[in-house]
Amino acid sequence: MAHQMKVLIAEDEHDISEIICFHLMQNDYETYPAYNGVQALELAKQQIPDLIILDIMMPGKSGIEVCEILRMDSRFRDTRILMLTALSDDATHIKGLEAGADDFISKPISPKVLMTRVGALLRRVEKTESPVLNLGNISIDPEKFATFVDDREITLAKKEFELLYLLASRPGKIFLRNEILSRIWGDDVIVGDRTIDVHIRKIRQKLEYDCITTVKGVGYKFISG
Amino acid sequence: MAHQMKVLIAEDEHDISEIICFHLMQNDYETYPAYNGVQALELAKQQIPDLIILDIMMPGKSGIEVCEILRMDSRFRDTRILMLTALSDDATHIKGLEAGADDFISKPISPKVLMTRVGALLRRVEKTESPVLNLGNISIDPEKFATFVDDREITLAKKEFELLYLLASRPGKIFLRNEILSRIWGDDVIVGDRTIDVHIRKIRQKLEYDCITTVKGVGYKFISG
DNA sequence: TCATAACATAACAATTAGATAACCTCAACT
DNA sequence: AGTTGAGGTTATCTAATTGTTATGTTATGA
Repeated sequence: MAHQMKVLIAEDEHDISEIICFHLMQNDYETYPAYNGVQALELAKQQIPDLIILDIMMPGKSGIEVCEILRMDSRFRDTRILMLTALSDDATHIKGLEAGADDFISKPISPKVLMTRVGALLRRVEKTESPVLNLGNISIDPEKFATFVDDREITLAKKEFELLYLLASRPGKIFLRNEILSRIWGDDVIVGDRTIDVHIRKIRQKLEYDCITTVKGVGYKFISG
Repeated sequence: MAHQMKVLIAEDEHDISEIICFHLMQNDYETYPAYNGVQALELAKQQIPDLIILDIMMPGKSGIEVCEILRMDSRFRDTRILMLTALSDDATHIKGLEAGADDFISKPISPKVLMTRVGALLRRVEKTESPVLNLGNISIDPEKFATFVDDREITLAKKEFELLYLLASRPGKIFLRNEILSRIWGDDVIVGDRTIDVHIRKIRQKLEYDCITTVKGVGYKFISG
């Protein structure tokens, strides 16, 4: 449940800032309030937040300026910027987006809207990405150690499962034989080449669905749909 | 020439779809139009686009439904979804965001706004530099070990692939026969000259597209449309 | 027209993966 | 401890694919 995501709020009106912080904290975000542009930049460099909520109208440096400065700095490459605007006209939006903002909210702010948009922006960054693979009619759940083909559950053995999961984690990518060996068997263990074939065969047999392609002399790859 | 990003447009009104496509194409995006939800899903699975522009109101499956289905499928982990709405009320936005959309645009659409938002969404995706060769209508992806001619996938054998990749890596450059031999077969292996010809022939045959020029008495070179 | 180089085809050789069964290891159960 | 069984590895044989060579044909240029 814990995101442990850092959100910097750059907003000069204390009331609004507090409301935003309150709702964010309720949803398990870490909040860092700043009350003008310069302070926001300092705090940002110190914390490297995942998201910055940036009011456009601030004394001193405007939100647009702050945004441009942040975007120049590669430390904030993965930091999302959500701008707060009084007006919701196109011109303002375009200026903001060109400065590097990712999204906008117009005042007055609805907490519900705020939280959904924050959620949408940070979904991409979410560290705890679900490892369940869902690829067309085949899905693989490493937590349950289960594989489904068209909702039919298939029980794979350990090595078989690891192998399938590896291939399916990057559909289309070709895995060389020694790549497979080192990732599943490790570099110190020595097993013959035929071992891989046999496991591949068993997977194909059990799945009864052709999703692994052989590239002779090179390796194997997973193909979907 | 820069992006090579795929954008799927799911919009039932042909006029609007065409306008969107037009502007996207002007900005060097590849466009794939679909005119209802089901078609959109099919096309998406086939192309794995970088961005999907999704009209909420569509006959058959609504944009929300399509969005939810897409978000279940890990092949679209990195695909952005931009929703088109007639209304811009909070309730619709929240529903959309919860379904997994990344952003919204309300109709009527301003081209300028559309393009800035598309740009903002895809800024994050900017393809990490990979050794994929992209030469007009032919593209070669060593990671997938696949070759595409006009989006048609061609399966080449190992040596054929290596040879094509070598030539295509420096379009226009003439590779001498012994240069080819030493780079693909190595200096210690001895193979006859005819071997190269045969491989060249097989490549030409499979690609069904003339991109390798013979320079009599010298060698071969790759030429791109 | 002749000489040379490259193309086409087929035949051959080498490589590589598929199939199957036997074997080994380890753990659970009697 | 002995038995059993599942998972995993290896050996061996076979089938298929890929790579190479041989040979004849065609194009090109002096």
